[in-house]
Amino acid sequence: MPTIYQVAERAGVSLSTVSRVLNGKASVNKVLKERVENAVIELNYRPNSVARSLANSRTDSIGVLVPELNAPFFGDLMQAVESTLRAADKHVIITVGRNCLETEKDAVEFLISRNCDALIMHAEALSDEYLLDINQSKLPVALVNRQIEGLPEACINLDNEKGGYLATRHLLELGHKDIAYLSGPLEKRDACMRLKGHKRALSEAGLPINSQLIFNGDYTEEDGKVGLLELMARDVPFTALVCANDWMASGAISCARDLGMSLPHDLSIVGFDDVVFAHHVFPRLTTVSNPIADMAEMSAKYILNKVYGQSNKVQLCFEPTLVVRESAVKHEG
Amino acid sequence: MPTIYQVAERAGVSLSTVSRVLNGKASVNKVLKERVENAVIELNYRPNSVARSLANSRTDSIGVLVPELNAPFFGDLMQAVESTLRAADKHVIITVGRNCLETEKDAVEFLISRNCDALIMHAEALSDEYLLDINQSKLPVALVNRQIEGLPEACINLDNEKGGYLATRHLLELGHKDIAYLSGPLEKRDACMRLKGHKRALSEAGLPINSQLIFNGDYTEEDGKVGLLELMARDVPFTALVCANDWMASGAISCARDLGMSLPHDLSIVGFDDVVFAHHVFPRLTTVSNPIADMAEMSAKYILNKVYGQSNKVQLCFEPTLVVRESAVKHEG
DNA sequence: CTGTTAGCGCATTCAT
DNA sequence: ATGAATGCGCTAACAG
Repeated sequence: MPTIYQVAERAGVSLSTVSRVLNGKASVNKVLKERVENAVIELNYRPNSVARSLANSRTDSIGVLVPELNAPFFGDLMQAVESTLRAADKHVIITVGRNCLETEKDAVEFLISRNCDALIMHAEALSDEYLLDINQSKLPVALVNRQIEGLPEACINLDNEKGGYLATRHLLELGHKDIAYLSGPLEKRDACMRLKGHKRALSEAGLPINSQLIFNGDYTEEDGKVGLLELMARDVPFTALVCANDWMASGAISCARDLGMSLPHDLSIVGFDDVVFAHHVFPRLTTVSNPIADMAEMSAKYILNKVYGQSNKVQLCFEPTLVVRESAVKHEG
Repeated sequence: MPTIYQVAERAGVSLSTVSRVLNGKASVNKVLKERVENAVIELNYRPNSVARSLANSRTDSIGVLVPELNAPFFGDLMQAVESTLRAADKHVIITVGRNCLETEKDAVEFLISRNCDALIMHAEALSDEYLLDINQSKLPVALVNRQIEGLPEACINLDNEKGGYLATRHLLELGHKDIAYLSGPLEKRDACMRLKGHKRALSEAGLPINSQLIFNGDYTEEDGKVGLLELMARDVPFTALVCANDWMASGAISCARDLGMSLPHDLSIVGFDDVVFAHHVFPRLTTVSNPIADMAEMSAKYILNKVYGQSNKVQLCFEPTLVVRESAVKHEG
């Protein structure tokens, strides 16, 4: 591995000159510049990124925290972040939070100890306070799917309320009047807003909100099953079901089928997020798109602005749209 | 950010002593050791990993190359690698190859420029030669799902032949005699071996191998559809279909349904890999499990041995097993 | 525009 | 067992 010294020697200049042409900041005599460039090629010189980091206290690496690596939703997120950042020659250190406070904290400490220049997080368990602390400790933070008071410019969010509204309105337009709802955990803002949108759609249609038709689950496939069972046990009839995410919708669908129902005719179902497998389930899932890839890309651009002096336009709030497939049909009756 | 100097000063010792207690290699006087430890706590000292890397030319980071980030299969791989490595306090830099030679090369160069201590790759397009070069250039490499002559100890593989065999034998046991096969690209070893296993099962059962019943696809969902259509156009009847992976199976399933077939009765289908969505498709997919997470974990352990002096047991070849669900049923006739 | 010099924070000789 | 000195490879003042 040749060092910058060898390049300098071969080019007959000082190492500062080499550094200058390498970084292209200061201007350098054309002739010398060419000599340096040749030397670089001849020696196949590669700057040592570690030494560079030590000298300018920037690692060109961004820490990423996601709840899981093997979920389509977060896969889309990582994909977008990675490609955006790598295009800017930054790299991504990915850690997993497992939806657990301790693990998330651990992961963040880990990223900090790696001297990341910034953090992009989909944090589930960490407190607002903790996240604020990090940010104020000079380590810029971008938050996806999270809203924090003290950090307005760094929070990239979906308009979840609108998404919930769209899902339910679609069913209303199909003629359904008795619409059940499988909610996510209400301590999470997104789950809360989605439910709120659902209720607004109901209200606008002049329909009452029956708490017997709402089940509070945990965004899991399992809770999709449990929730559907529970709702049916309550004996309040419904012809359609909105699920707060596609996992719950998938659980509800297989549960319904196990119960001998014929989908979509016996029950119309709408999901939320439009994850990859949404079109693998049968009937193909009508759902609300979540532009997570766009949001993730935006979080990366925000960091590129904030830390590396780029000036991309940033957009903080994203709009969901309805994706109509086959799991929700007209109410016959 | 306190440095090792401040710790030394506060503890009233030299920085070498601090370094010693931090790294625990050399022995240190008990009293001094305690003073140092206190100073570390009081100052909340965190060693600077960049400086450490520069001094001992190890970054404690492992580069990972996968074709995509948003696919369940590679999600499982990354998940296993990340957790194994992080438990050893190493970190993972993930890059994407997109199944494209140029991108893969680019990604690897990137990882090299980041001074990774080792590379774990699921490389699709890179040549054996190139991979060997890297390994011999002192940068240890572990290869998942790939077999290279010159690198026998670093290749973690599935017994794909056995997997193909299991899939077809299952159908034979269900009474099928006319079994079609949707293959992956035969220039890839795994696709080749899976097909080989299929043929062996056929031969063992005394059945002929009819090339009209084999379609060469590209592992994509789209090719699952195209393949099924093509096979049916050939007008050689078959009652069962083995697909070289779950994506093709999924494509074939929706295609079959679009054709008005009733599954699984009109056609039994077996997949391969058992990716997450395998139980989301309908009928739930009978498939061959691919213990990719175990393999990935093993690749990480291999690296931990090779680079960081651990001594985990390593296993190079993994066995697939049949996962029976509902997409393949008894042949009636 | 160019070269000299001094760190960046730590590990590691080498003496003691 | 401990401390002083040196270097890892590079960037960034600082002079000239």
